[in-house]
Amino acid sequence: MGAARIIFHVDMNSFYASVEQAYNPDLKGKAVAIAGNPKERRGIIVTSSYEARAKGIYTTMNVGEALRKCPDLIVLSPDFVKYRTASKAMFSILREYTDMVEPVSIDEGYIDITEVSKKRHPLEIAKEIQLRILHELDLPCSIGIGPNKFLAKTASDMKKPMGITVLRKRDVKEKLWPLAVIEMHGVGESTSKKLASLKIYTIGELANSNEGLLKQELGKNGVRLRERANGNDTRKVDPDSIYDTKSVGNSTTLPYDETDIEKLEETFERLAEKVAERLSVKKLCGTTISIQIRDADWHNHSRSKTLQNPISLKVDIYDEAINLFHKAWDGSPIRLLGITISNVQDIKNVAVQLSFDNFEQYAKDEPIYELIDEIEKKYGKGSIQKGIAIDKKSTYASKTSFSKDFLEDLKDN
DNA sequence: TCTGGGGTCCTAGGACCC
DNA sequence: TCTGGGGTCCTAGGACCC
Repeated sequence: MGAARIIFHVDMNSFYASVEQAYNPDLKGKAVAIAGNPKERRGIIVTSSYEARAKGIYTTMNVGEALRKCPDLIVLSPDFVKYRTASKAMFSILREYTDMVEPVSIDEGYIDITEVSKKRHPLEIAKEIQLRILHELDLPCSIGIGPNKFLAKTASDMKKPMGITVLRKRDVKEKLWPLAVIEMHGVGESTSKKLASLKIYTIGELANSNEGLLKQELGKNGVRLRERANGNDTRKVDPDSIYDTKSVGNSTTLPYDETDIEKLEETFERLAEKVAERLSVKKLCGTTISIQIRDADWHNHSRSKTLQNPISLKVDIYDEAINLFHKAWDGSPIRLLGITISNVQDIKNVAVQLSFDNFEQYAKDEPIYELIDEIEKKYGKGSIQKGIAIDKKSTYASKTSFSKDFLEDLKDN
């Protein structure tokens, strides 16, 4: 048994809308909503202010419908530069208290204040954090306090906006068990239906259910949910989890269900560009590429391929995506397309890869060592390893793997 | 209420190796 | 001809969250 912990879950209240209201005080007290594509047919509400919620506006609501319901609703496009700025400011306030801060998303995070709370009472710290975020950033938040992530997270949800809620393990029976299972984090529509078929309707019934049966019907997720329902959660607060990206993707819903191959190829080009750009910002590359296709009936399909060497450039991403697409597509109308690169790794730890086309094009015009200099200039010394070159005089290879002889020829010319 | 875009984690079957 | 089991990787799909 590890020592008892004290975890905070800090959850910003209707974050995007609150940031907009903080930037522009004219918006305060008004019904404000942020919509993905406010002018497009398929725009939906992403967040709305509490004033808007009071008038029946909710997340995922169609913009047109929202405006019919609430004609004076102020609909804004998202401004992620603003939101990221506010988010960074919020997390740096949290980090003044401890390094044990784990951002979960742009507007929420966990803090392990076990150490800090040896000197000050947790409730006092929570109040101070909440007021500082309010006064310094003009943003409301709720804070949940518990002995683990699950209880802290659950607690932060219990009072919004501007709540501070403590949920101890001994409170679980009284405060959690009477609730429907769907209220639990980690239980969605599908799981709650499965549980209902097992005659499990409340969190208390889940907590006291047969573990073997749960494992059989829901796999390890069932066992885990049962633990959580009993107030148990051993996950640690991990400040480094933000550096541990697993995948980078981009997807888009098309304005109309599309069958025109040219339009689809254009879309893939934009997606590939976006993914390449984001990989480059994060200095990542990856060996698995997948594409997502959603058809007119809302059925999702995916195709993926794991490559010999990681890719990160737009051309490579585009080529692989198009290949997968042509293998998968039967010509029926498409509503959404996406590209995701997974199995990612730091680009610095990996040899720079060039596609055959690139390589050939470079090699035609320039001596190979100039190419290597260029690569090193772009990606840093040591970025070239056995994938491309061991040193300037020896072996070259690439995604399409060149024979040694061929490369010797290149050098001689 | 016909529904965006970013992710993570899990599962099940098949291939392949020892 | 029928007989193993374990482990890992890959692919496609599903569930969930914000």
